[in-house]
Amino acid sequence: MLEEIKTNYAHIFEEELLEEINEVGIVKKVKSGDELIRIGQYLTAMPLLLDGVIKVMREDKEGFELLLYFLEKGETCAMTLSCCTATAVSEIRAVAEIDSTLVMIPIEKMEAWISKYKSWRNFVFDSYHNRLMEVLETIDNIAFKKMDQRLLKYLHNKAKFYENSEIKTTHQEIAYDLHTSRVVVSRLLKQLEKEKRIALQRNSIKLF
Amino acid sequence: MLEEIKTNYAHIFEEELLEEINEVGIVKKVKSGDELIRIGQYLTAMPLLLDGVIKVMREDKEGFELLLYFLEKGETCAMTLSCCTATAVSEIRAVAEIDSTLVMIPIEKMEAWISKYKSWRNFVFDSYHNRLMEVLETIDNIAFKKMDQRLLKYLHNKAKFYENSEIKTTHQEIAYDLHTSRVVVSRLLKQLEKEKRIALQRNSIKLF
DNA sequence: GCCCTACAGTAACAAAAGTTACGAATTTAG
DNA sequence: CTAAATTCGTAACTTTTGTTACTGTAGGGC
Repeated sequence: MLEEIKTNYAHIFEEELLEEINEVGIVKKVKSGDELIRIGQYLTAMPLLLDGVIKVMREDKEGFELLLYFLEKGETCAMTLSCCTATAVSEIRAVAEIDSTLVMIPIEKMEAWISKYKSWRNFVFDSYHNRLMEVLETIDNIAFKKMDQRLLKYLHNKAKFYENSEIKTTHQEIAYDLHTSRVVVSRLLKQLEKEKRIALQRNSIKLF
Repeated sequence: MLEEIKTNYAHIFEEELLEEINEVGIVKKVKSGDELIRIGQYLTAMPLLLDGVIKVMREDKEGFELLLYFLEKGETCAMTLSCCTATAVSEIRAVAEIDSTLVMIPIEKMEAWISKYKSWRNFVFDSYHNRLMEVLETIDNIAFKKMDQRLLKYLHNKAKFYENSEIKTTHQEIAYDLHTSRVVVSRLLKQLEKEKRIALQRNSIKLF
């Protein structure tokens, strides 16, 4: 069996289910920036994240983006789950934030396991719960907070994936994620720097 | 058996499940404005809406509100579901928009039925899906749209619950739901009236 | 070296939204 | 009927966010 399946899921799934995952799951390795799910796409498999980080976002017709949340190892995308069971098209876009490894589970299995394994059922419901909570937090951010607070929160959130809280990104990238303009991001970052909360370098932001 | 359970749920649940709902469910009648769920509350039962409309909203620490969506008859609150299964406290507030009737299902039953009835399982998953989609639409609105568009959409959404597309409400109420100020709502409504899209009267707005 | 591109800083301005203040109209309570 | 409260309109102003435009600078490829 794949070592990565065990280390990430052995504490929640029973041996038999782990075996099944190992059997039917198709391991997929993606590079940073690879697109995993497009909006409007029909989904036939559900991803379990073994390693890496996946960025999940919303897009409107004009192509504007908004970051919804990041998926980390041991998690799955409840949006995908939701679209699978309802045989609806995907409403989100998923892109690998860093190099990542996934196991793809065919829908039929996913549904069969819900009756068969209590641990799987719990996992599925927990995923729904966690994702709903994340989406609610996203709503809180855009509805109740101003751009400077959203920006700072975004940076702290993102810092977890980098060494030394040193985020490798560009102002334009941040602007896309928060759905604002590059100039606004630069302006607010400069302000945060003045307040000694961050340090700016080219292509990198250091958090204090 | 209660006639209302049958008319709303007979097409999706089998006879046996309907009987069980009738047996264990506690019917609850609420008046317009009654609070059904508070933020931070532990939930021990899940509501099936038989009649009426329930307003589901988010609140931040300072007491600011934001409308998430309306529940109509034949629907359930996936947020509550989610909090039930995860034994977490509620993250939302629910208030009766108009006089409504609900059946409260104890959590134990809700979980048992997931293994027992395929139709129930589908209902639960569909509810999750629908709620996720609604929340995504809410995100679209606040992230991608300006206040005037949000306002118009809100009015059209709300008009469904009223005769003649004549909405009985105050500007202040709208402001709470959209998390903005009364003055902004008045200003934009006046503008919409000039554009002949609505007509304003005291305590009421008529849509064209 | 040089050219090109991506990235960041900044100014000046525009638009959207939020705030304060006040008055008028209407409804409600006593 | 009168006083108080609610609702709405509007003006004047501030803050926040978005837009356009132009600069300099760093780094890669030749």
